[in-house]
Amino acid sequence: MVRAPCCEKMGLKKGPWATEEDQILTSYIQKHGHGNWRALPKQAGLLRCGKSCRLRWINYLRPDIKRGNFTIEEEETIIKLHEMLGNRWSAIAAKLPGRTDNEIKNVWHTNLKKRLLKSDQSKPSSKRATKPKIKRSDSNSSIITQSEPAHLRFREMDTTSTACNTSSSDFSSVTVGDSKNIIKSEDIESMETMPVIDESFWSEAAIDDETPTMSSQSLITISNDMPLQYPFANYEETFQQSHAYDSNFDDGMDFWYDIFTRTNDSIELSEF
DNA sequence: AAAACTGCCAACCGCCCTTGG
DNA sequence: ACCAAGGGCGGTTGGCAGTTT
Repeated sequence: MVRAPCCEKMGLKKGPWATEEDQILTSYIQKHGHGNWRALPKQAGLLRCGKSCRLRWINYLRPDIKRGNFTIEEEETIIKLHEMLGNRWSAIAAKLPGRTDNEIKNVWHTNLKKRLLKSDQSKPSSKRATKPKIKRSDSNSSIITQSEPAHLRFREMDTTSTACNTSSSDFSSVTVGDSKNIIKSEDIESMETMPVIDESFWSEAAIDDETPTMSSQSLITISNDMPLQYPFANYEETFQQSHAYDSNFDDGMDFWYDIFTRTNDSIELSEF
């Protein structure tokens, strides 16, 4: 099916929004809600396509939009989440209240990416994957392993930062220890939701020149009542952390890696 | 002072996914 | 099961503002 371009209809305005248009859109949505975006501009009396209205509302007019520069904590969260999620801007935005995917994407491309590149160049020995990957093996494997030294990237982070805003109430947590190569499954509702990575992954990952190999395998347990903590203070001291993933990883679980947390001697990964 | 360059960001585009008939 | 419509997402771009030459 080939969809006609959204603004194909003649007479629809494009480009920057005027103040009056903003006012019309805002007051209409406040009164009636957005309902059907395609129908909205007509009902509101705007010469815009619904898609444009939706974007304008979501990225700019929404009352809960946070204005102003990103804080250090927000930037660190973006960097960390991007390392885990890749270019899933909406998923990253979901963890930063008041920030939009578009804004985060812009900040990444114009600021954070360069910063990371700089930081990497200053560490000639560090090799970082250009695109984070997570691979899941066949469902029979029970070993979950982690590699890729995230600490390489966060060595310079301010580890005194306070907690992030993310609510942990509906997360389940994954604890990553570092010894026995066993999954404790008693707390896992369904093992089908667990990402499982087998040994072959590491050899595959090693094919990618830029993907560091694994130095140790990890014990992963899951529980539902662990607190979400942030940031990830000094965890590189004890744990060679990695996460390589690809889009297939989302299947059936929509991603359980959220934020890494260090608690005493373990690392937690939290689901969202 | 002005032209050239660079960076930033709002907005657009096109594809994919979901939903409902 | 199929199709169409709507919504959502990520990539890209155009234009403006700031900086450099």
